[in-house]
Amino acid sequence: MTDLGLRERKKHETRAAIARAALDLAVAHGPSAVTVDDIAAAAGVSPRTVFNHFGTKDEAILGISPERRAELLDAVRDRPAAEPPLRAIGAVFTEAMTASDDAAAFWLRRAQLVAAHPDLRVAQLASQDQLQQELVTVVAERTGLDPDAHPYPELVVSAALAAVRIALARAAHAGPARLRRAIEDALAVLADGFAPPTT
Amino acid sequence: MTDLGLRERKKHETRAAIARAALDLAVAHGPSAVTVDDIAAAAGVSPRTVFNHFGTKDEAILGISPERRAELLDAVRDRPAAEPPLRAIGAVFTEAMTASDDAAAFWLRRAQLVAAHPDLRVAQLASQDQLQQELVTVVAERTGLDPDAHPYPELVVSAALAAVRIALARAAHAGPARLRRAIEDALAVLADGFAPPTT
DNA sequence: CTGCAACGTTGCAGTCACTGCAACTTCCCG
DNA sequence: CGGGAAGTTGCAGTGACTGCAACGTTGCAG
Repeated sequence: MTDLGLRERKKHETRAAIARAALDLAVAHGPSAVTVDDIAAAAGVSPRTVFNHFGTKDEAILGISPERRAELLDAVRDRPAAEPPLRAIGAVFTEAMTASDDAAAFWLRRAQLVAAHPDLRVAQLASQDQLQQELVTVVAERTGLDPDAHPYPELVVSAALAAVRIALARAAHAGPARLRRAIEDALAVLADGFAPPTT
Repeated sequence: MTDLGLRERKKHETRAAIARAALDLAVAHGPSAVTVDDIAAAAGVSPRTVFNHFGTKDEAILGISPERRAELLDAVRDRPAAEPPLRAIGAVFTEAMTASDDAAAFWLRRAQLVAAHPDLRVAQLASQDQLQQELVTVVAERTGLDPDAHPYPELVVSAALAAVRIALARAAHAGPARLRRAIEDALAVLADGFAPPTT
């Protein structure tokens, strides 16, 4: 895409190599059994370099790349202005996670890893929170609301991402085929004002 | 209350002393400037003992005591069975946080600390998550829904606690007088199905 | 009252995540 | 081609957290 020189490209490659090594090793041996030195060695890089790209070992395992995050943000920005925020965010994530088998696998693999290793739950929330704070500014733009003065932007983003996370956790058990349906079901609960479902 | 012997009482006192020291020191010097040894010394206890009561330094600073958590859980359980979960949780937290000046101060002090030190944001989410998982089982009981099969329980708890957290953050700026109103406003957004507010 | 078992506290040694700093190398740009 | 910017690396250090083996108290049963 936008190739900004050899330097940038190598940096991205390094980051990607670390992230891939971290996730693979965590899946293989469990996150707590993997050291930063292991990750660095598997990525062919110095341990110090891992922390030049990630603030935390867990972030190296679960973190979402800035590119992927920027794509999601732009996609939300590009939704029709008349569309309410919940619907806009829901559409973007439903689309992004079911666009291809690779995309679905990317998200489901992380969800399965977190489900298998509850120690990662906090790291998952941290990762979600990072995306959340960025999305809040987008929703603030779209709605013209000041996030410090009105709870709406942070609240709608927080709930929408929680819905996606919970749907992913369910699909991690039930299989990829259920992913789209799981996300839509969860978002429907939000749109209904949390009316208790009548089974 | 339920005095289960001298041993239990001393254990609770130890835990309380550590928590108080941790919070006080964090407020005074900033969380990152406080070591576990500092906390232990201020609490008159061995550093090792801190980790017998708390899994993490941040948990010692922000953690909610099991008693307080149990009270909240029981309060939700005791709400009328016909009341929908969102309303039940909302009522309990609104009540608990505005019941007394002490209660409001307890929650607002933590919110202010987190606002002043973003490093604590993740720890706050971790603390919330712990309460969340316990509340999910309560909502599961109330609704008769299996949390693994249906997203509703986890979703409604997640959204409700997010509303409370966001309202606390706003009240941390605006002052304790706004607390009740802030919580009610945030919960109203949820009940309205995230209809975009028309200013 | 007395021993015995359960439990909380402590010290110790060790591992490992994470940081600041100072080279060193490589790429970019004038 | 020269100089500055940026990424990588090694090193030394701090501090969170853990397992383990005493140790002293408390609770309980005989």
